[in-house]
Amino acid sequence: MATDSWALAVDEQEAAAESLSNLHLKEEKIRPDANGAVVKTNANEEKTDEEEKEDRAAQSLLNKLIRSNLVDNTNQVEVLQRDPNSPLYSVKSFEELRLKPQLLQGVYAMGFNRPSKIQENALPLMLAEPSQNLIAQSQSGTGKTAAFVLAMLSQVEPANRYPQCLCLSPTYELALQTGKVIEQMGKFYPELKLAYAVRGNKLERGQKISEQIVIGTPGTVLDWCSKLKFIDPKKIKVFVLDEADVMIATQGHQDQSIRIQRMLPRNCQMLLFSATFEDSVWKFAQKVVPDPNIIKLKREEETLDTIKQYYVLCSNRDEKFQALCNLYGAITIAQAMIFCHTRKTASWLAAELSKEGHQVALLSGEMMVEQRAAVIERFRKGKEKVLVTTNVCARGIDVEQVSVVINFDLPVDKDGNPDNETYLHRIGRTGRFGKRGLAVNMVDSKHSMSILSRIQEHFNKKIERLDTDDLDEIEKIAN
DNA sequence: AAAAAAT
Repeated sequence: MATDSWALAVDEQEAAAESLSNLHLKEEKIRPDANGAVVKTNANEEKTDEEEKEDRAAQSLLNKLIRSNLVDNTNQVEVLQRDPNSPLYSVKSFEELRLKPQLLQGVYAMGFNRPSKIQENALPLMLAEPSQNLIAQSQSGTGKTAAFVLAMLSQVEPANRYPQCLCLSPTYELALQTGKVIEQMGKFYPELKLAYAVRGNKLERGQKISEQIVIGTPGTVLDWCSKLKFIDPKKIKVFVLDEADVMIATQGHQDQSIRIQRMLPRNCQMLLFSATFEDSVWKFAQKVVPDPNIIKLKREEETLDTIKQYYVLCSNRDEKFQALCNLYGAITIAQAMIFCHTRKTASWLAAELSKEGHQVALLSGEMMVEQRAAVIERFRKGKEKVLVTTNVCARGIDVEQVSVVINFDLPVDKDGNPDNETYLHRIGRTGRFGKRGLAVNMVDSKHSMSILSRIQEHFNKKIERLDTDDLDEIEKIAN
């Protein structure tokens, strides 16, 4: 599909998407050989250096976005079927799914050879006829995004020029990231288009959306479905909630998500995906999703094993800042994310670090969407090594080179209690794909020390003290 | 407290 036919939020994405789509301007034939390995052949073998360079650039951007081809047989999968009498069904290859050829082509073009563990189990359930609902929990980096994107693409009828699949993301940045995966995997459908229902993407009044798939954030999607009537919700066949626990938690986007859900037809397929589901949210999920199939992939301990966790003891915010400055040299060996509790602290911290001569980027919800898109793009490309941010980037954002996460403020909920889910999501920005990661928690009071202890108890994992005056130790950790 | 909104 042509890049310019997509409804994109801002020019920044257009440029990025264009560099991705250049990858496949040439006709490509993809087929598995006798051993199941994928063989790619270009119809036109001749490529200029310039094209090769573009290919490599696009591929590396892609690799940063998508790494779900992880096959890890140590994972324990728990499957609970809606109909316990139907046979338990899982696939070991994408061929077994009988996907449309254009879709299979898209899957292989992304470099996926075999389904990941979650995909093996979730795909047959999601593709079964008549359609069934699914609640799936599995760790970041295990292929959730590709799984539900595949489910949407296999149900869509490109000939019908109206939205049929709807996907909700909790933040603007995540919607863009997931959108790129949809574009990539669906690129061999010539007629297929994707619309971004995100802040700042304004359309003319009174028109209807012709794009077959819509990805967006809850506020805009709700407007498009109800007040503005850009989308006819009654025609939606597949409804996906990414990071589903925040989307339906009282403290998250519950109101809007549920209002959208109520507009959908009774037989609409509902797919809920997240890495974490806190108990009460899990119960609520099963209440709002009729007759759900359930898949859980246990991997929590493993993730925490690949991430070294430390804390730095300080007595106030300025000491935290000093400690952070001591760490700066070590954390910039690769890329780092620094999380603050409020937008105000984040912008203060970014400014202070800049004054000290450290280059940092700032990303928070108070910035304009164009600016946010530009910053996340620079961070993805590695042009920015350190990102100071809020919980807006706690979930889903996938940048491969991030090896350090710093909690300048520990994650707490509105009552000031430890927010274990957010903690796991934040430190999960590093140590992805089985890589080693480092998490440093800044403690500045008795109160925050007690929050850290409770987080430590919850995960039953020792968080060791780190002395930032001891540079040898810092060097040791960073390497 | 953050995020999400064409209010």
